Amino acid sequence: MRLIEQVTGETFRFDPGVGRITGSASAEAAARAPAIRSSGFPTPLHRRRIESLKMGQTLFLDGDPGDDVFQIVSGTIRFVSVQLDGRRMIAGFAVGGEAFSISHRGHYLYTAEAASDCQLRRMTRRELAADGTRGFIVDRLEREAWALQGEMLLLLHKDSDESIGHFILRMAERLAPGMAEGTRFRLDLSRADIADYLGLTVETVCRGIRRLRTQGILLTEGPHLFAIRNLAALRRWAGDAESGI
Amino acid sequence: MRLIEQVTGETFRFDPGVGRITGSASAEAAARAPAIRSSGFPTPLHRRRIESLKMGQTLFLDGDPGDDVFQIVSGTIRFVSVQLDGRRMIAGFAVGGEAFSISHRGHYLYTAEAASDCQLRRMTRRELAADGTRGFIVDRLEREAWALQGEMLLLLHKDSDESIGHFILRMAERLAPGMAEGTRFRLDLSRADIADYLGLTVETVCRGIRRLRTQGILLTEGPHLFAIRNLAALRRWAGDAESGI
DNA sequence: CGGAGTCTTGAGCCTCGTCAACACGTGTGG
DNA sequence: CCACACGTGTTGACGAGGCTCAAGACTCCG
Repeated sequence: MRLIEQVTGETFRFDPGVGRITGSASAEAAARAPAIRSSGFPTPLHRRRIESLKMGQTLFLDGDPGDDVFQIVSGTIRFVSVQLDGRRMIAGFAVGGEAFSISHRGHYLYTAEAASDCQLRRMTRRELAADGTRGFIVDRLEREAWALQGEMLLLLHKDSDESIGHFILRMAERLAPGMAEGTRFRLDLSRADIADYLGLTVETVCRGIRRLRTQGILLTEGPHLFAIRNLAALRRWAGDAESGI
Repeated sequence: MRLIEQVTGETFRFDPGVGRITGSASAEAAARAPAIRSSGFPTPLHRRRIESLKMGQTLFLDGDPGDDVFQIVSGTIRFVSVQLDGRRMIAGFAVGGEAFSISHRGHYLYTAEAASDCQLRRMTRRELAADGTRGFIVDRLEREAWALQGEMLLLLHKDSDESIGHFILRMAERLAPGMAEGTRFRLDLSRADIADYLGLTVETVCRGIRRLRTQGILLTEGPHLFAIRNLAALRRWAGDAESGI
């Protein structure tokens, strides 16, 4: 099932000197347009219990009782944990179309915050089990822990360039299903969010992205708009197999 | 339930110059003794289907079909994955008394190898579900993915000293339940195994352990015998909260 | 247009990886 | 019994990668 309408196949000018996209204003406007085709949702739950969060707001806290399931209509959620010394760790993200719960035995394991303005559909476990059309959500929930674990394991063993390349690649796949060379996507995360996920500093993330640009692998327009210019090179850069799990 | 008999409460001489244990040969022999009180197992499955693995042997391979559950009688199992470029990543370990399956949707997610000579009890999911006395195993399996994920997240955000301290602390807790200051334990892992788990090199692991010794936090006798000399300092060193999950 | 926050870039330092040498324990063969 | 080889562990010297600190540019607001 393809939930997300993505802006693809455009042509845009490229300045080889800096590797920045210099597309028209209208193209950018299109890329910022709402990402969800609401007609794509198949069930009577459609339009029920949509919750909105402003950027930075908290959905639930680490340790809170609860095991509800959320599906993202638009925006990006981050899963956060804070160390004793105050360092912030991000365990993962969820983007449009994806579902999450990150709960175990009736408690949420991480704090969920809106990394950008968000719309969510909330379901109880009971509702989810009763709705036979939502098997794909059940699937995703069953593997969410292993998916997050597998990503963490990779990041722990990659250097900064590999981590950043891997991250861009994975987010492109998730934000633009059917992603191909030239696909444009908007990543609504701050450099700090990316850094706290990859276990790096914002400065290192910036430099890594710049290196991807100067290598001709990535195009950027502003901090949040990306286009992959050389997919094969990006995969090599990331030192990656095709996505697992 | 306490499955493991542990050698505790001994006194041994300590050479402050190097921080090495200089205990008697008999004490060491006791620490090497079999760790399992077989009378501790409560069910008729006792003594059934015990499998033995020599150090280095493989229990199952990453991607193999299967979802059997294993409980470790003695020894240590490591969960391994290999990168495209050949780097070895270790996702976790299981030690005496613990249970694991690391399977999802009928396939094992990592290769399981004996990090030391091992004895295992194998159960099918069906047997496990039918045996009401084994609820503690079901509990553990449900959280195994989250447990591994949580550890990976911590390690990703810790520097080498913190990672090594954290690792020693966690393994002490697991190998010596009720671990207290002075508890002695045997860690049957090579420095390479530790390094591939923490995302470090063997040299860095060696230096980290030495630093724990020279700080008066840890005692060592040979590469595999440890005793915690200052628990509070170790916790501070590791930058850790009490163990979660 | 101005201000706050975010992003980017540079300079310098420190941690950790690399390479190399040596120590130690164990098993094997003479 | 010793000599030797081999694998593992330990330590040192050195360099590269990533963090810190600092300054400036850009974005997004009002």
